[in-house]
Amino acid sequence: MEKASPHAERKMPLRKGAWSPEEDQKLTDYIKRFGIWNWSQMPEPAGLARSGKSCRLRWLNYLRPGIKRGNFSKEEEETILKWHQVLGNRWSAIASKLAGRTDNEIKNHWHTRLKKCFKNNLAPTTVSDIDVDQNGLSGIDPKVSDDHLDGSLGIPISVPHLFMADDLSSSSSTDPPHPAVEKDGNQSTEENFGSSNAFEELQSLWEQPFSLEEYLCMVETEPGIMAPTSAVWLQEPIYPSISYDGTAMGFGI
DNA sequence: AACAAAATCAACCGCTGTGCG
DNA sequence: CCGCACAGCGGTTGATTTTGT
Repeated sequence: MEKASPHAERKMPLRKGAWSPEEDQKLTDYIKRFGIWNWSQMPEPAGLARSGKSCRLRWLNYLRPGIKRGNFSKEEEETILKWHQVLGNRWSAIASKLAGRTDNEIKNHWHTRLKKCFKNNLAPTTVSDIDVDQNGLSGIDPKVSDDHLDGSLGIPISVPHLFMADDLSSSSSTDPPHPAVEKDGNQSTEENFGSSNAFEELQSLWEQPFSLEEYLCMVETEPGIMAPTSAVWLQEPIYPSISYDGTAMGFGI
């Protein structure tokens, strides 16, 4: 429940629905000029009759530099599938593995794919021709697999690939750099874990390809190993912190 | 060509986590 | 410690577009 703030009191009723090009321009211009300082207070000086939430969503999902539009590539779909096996419906975490893709976009893509799967009673491989092992997920903890899944989506995960640093920049070289990468090119794979020891331990365990089932079993029986779904593991910047002059966003102004 | 159904996607809603006074 | 304000996330909705009949 969004709490009412003093700043939320407006003379104009808040606009809802689709954004007009003019609104997009206003928001973009404002952020370019002043940066992001407070979503709930920005709309008014920006000349927008929108809630801060709406502005934030619009910026993060569509106006932010580096957003990639259009169809998902096979590689992107593979990445989503793999990470979804590990992270479940943590769309923002999955999005952080795909340069230029937003959590909303990935979420939508996933759900539309699932609809097809349910309808046809097929694995999602019919949508994109990913080679999927049909044996993988039976008996998996529904908390970790997706509760929407029918269990047909068994993917043998070659985990070392999952944690390759280039997962952050797996898109084609012509794509604009992902903000997170652009801001912190040194962001290492290890930063995905609470400690480098944990990372090394996992990496050594994951040198061999294995199934998600095996992974889940391992996490359950090895208390020393941090499950990737833990809060600390997920602590990585998805979006850059944006300076007041917008330079961190690559505006170059 | 017209209509219906299905698919897609942008946006909203409500909740949780976090920081700060 | 508590309450408030805000950011962020995931689920859901609804409008639009595409596809099928």
